[in-house]
Amino acid sequence: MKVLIVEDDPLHRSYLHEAVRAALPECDDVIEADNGSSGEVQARKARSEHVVMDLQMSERNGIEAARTIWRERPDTKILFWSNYSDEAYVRGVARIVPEGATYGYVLKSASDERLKLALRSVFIESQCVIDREVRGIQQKSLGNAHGLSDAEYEILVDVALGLTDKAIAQRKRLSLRSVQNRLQQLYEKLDVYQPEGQGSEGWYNLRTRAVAVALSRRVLNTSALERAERDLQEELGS
Amino acid sequence: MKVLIVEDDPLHRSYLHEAVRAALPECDDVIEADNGSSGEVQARKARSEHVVMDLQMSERNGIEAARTIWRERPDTKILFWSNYSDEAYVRGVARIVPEGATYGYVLKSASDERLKLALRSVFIESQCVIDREVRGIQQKSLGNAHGLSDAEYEILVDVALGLTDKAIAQRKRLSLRSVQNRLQQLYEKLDVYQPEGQGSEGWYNLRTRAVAVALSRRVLNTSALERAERDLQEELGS
DNA sequence: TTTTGTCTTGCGGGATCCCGCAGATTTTGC
DNA sequence: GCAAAATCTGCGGGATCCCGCAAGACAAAA
Repeated sequence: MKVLIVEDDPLHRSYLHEAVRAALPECDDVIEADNGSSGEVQARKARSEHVVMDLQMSERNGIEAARTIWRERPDTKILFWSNYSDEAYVRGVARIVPEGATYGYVLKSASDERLKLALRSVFIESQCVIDREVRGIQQKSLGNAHGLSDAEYEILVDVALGLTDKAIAQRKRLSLRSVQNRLQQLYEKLDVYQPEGQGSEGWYNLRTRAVAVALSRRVLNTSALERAERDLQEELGS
Repeated sequence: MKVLIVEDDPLHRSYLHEAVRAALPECDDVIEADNGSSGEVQARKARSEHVVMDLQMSERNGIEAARTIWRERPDTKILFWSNYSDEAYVRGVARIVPEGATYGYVLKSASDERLKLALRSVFIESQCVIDREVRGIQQKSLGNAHGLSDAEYEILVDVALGLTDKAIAQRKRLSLRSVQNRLQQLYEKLDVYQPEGQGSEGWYNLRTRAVAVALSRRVLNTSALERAERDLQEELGS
């Protein structure tokens, strides 16, 4: 059994290496990669079916790497090991998991024990393991109340990229008014309407404020934006 | 001689501990804190004049912690040890360094040797040590061409917070038109005007696009925004 | 003093954004 | 199969944004 570790921080990488050795005695080969792209290459070359992957790496992040790995071998088992539980990451992962694939999502703040348990559960038992906290984010984001629907999220991303209503309409094949409708829903859910009545009327530019709020709530993060930006440029180029 | 380490990642913290021990034999006491606020408390209690500080910690980040530490004892020597060289961080640090204080800024990607050298230079020799790469950012940001002036940067932050032109004018005690002038400079420097002539006219909402570009160029980052947001709310509350 | 340059402010107008209203279309639930 | 709910769309208008033009303020250079 082979395990591939994709993690750009040397300290974390060697810690992971140690954890894998300890938790999986049946593992006879541990390979390391220090960024997303070399991770993809290693996975292809070594035909590894077991990957531990950091999100947030410079160059090519974990989500993109995981996507191409899964595209080539949908039965690969991937354990994501991340510092953060940003809604943007959770959404990003959920978006790329293939039908029936097994994966895990563990925070770096978890104990040794939890990490080792997750390694065994995912790689040996083929069981999905999602950290409690991450689970919470998932629930909330999909759950009714203040959670954004996929449609709203997509609009949010386009707005955050700096597109006009007209451009978004064209891109999403909607009428101008529909885009503006969705924007209004977005404003409501992100709660960007000021308290009203106080002297603070007209203080916020709703469009930009929505982006600011989304960022501070971690609904969006920089890496999600960068991914979207690349998609956009690609689309414009063609 | 006492050294205080402020770093939220346990692995990095123990690595730092080791490095301090090795580089500074004259140091007889190493204290640790795992986030900004407890770092401030520890610094106050232990009267430590030597601090190694991570930027980007949850709760209270390194810049805020350093600011209060320096406010209480401006002669404290602080070595910043960070993963990133975002312009936002560099600006943030530059903004809070007291007159004549000695400090350093080393990237986590630097070698053992470089870290130890920096520790000795800053703590023993009272010499400022700025990582080559960070230096580059400093030059560029202050330097003529595409670098933003302080005035432009402030406007950028206000826009990114989602404020209206009118609100910014009031906050900065400027006329509406002046704010818009600065915005135009900003748009030019951030290069948000589309290529023109192609079918891509009017694709970008300049205001939001400027924020997107600033984020992707790391002129802004989430932690800088959060700090600004807190300042804003405070100001609104009063 | 004059000149030059940078910064500020006012005016005006075209484009865009925000959104209420109302009819058309689709989806959902029973 | 039909009614209720949700979504999409066009129209219109007020507010804001983006910006060219030009006059005054102030500082540094000539």
